[in-house]
Amino acid sequence: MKLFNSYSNKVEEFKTIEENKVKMYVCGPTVYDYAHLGHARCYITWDVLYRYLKFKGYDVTYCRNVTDVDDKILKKAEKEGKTPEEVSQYWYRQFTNSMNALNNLKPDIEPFATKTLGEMISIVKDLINKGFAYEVNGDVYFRVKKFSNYGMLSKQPIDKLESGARIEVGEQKEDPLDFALWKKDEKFGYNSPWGVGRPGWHIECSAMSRKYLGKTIDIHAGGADLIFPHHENEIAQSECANGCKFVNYWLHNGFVTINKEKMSKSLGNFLTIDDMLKNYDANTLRFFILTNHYRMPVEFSDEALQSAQAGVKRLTNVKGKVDESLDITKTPEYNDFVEAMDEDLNTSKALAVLFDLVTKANKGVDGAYTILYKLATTLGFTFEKATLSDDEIKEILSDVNAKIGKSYTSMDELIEDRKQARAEKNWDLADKIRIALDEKGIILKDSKEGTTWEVS
RNA sequence: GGCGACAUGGCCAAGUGGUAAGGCAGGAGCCUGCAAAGCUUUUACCCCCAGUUCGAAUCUGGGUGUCGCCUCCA
Repeated sequence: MKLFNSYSNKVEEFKTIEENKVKMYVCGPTVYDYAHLGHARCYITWDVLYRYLKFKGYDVTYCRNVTDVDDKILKKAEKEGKTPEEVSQYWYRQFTNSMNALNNLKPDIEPFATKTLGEMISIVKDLINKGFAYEVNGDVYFRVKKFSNYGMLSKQPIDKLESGARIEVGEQKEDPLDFALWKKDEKFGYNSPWGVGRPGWHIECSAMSRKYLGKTIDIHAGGADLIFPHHENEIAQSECANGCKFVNYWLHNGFVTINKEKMSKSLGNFLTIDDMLKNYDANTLRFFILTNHYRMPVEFSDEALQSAQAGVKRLTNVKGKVDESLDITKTPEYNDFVEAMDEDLNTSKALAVLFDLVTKANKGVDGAYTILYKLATTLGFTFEKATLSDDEIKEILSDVNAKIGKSYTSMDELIEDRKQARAEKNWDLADKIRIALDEKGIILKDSKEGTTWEVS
């Protein structure tokens, strides 16, 4: 399989460090607010990679951190009169709910930054001992110029960076390019060899990645906006502290745009996942995202989502049963699917394979449904139909009864009565029943075998 | 200013040298009492200019346009 490595800017053959094992790290959220469509894209993309690697038979360890120490969390806590823990725990739960609602698999490891402080302090100590970092009045900074590979990931010439670098008020850097590993903070800080303070953002990922996956890992992924400075700084810290390569494959997803602008918190032009899920289901959001290649920008629009919704309907409306005895790996569709996904996750092409199977399954081709089901679920789609509780059905029936002057007590009774009406060519009643149900979100389908109903 | 990416039919989108996958929307037909679903069928020479080549959407150069990173950001 091939993956585009941002470090080399090339599509490369994917080779694992350990035979058949993949250690992958994805930069997780800072938990202080709603997750939006941009986060959805990122985490769906890497969820698909995780699922696909497992589908290929790899033993994958997927680690996605939770940043629970951050200026924004502290600000929110002060504003709301809560502790930082209360704020981060609340938003972590919201985030988890959103991920579950999107049908993203839970990572194998979800470390919290505040629970990994020991590892961070240990790395900072090493960096100071090796001369890559220095302490000034409780702050610790990384000496960027000591790391000759700085800028290799982001392709930023170091002299150009220097002209743009700024020093914030209160910073005491030797060089404008240097970045903070530890910041003095007597109010919300933690004990350290340099006094009470907080870790810098970048050191968190270096520490969690090393603690849970090791010094060198296979994959490190995240949004393209993290390339600089976050991932650049992670490389600097980890490689200088560990004396070995940090990451073999750097993978980055493109943005969700709205009105051709990047969707982001700071621009305020975001749609939250929760709000999106009120109008569209998880399959639709996933389909919307997977129709584009993961590195390309995706423009949000209601039109695009409605198009995706129609596509999902066709994809999941197929009738069939999964035949567990079928070995799908011997089928041409499986090969086409794998070929597409192996080519840097060409999900658009993979979806075309799925639609080919949809047509075949609808025509009753043997095994097509089974292959479709297995490949589609590998991309994280679900085929479960929405169901109604007995109470919901009763409510709908009472509305329908009121509208057409009947007294049905069950769907079976309704369908039986309508069958009778159709036999008598009482099309008026038959149509009234169907229209009344349609208004309640239930679709009746007539066929030679009889009439069935489902939630639209 | 530095670095990087993108430009394909009405919309979305694959495709990196041999005469354009797929989805949505639209048209026609079949099926149906009518529908829904489904099936069949139908619509492109790929931003512009120049070049390389027997041959380019696909390579090279130039242009135009759009976006991203260079500050927190998925």
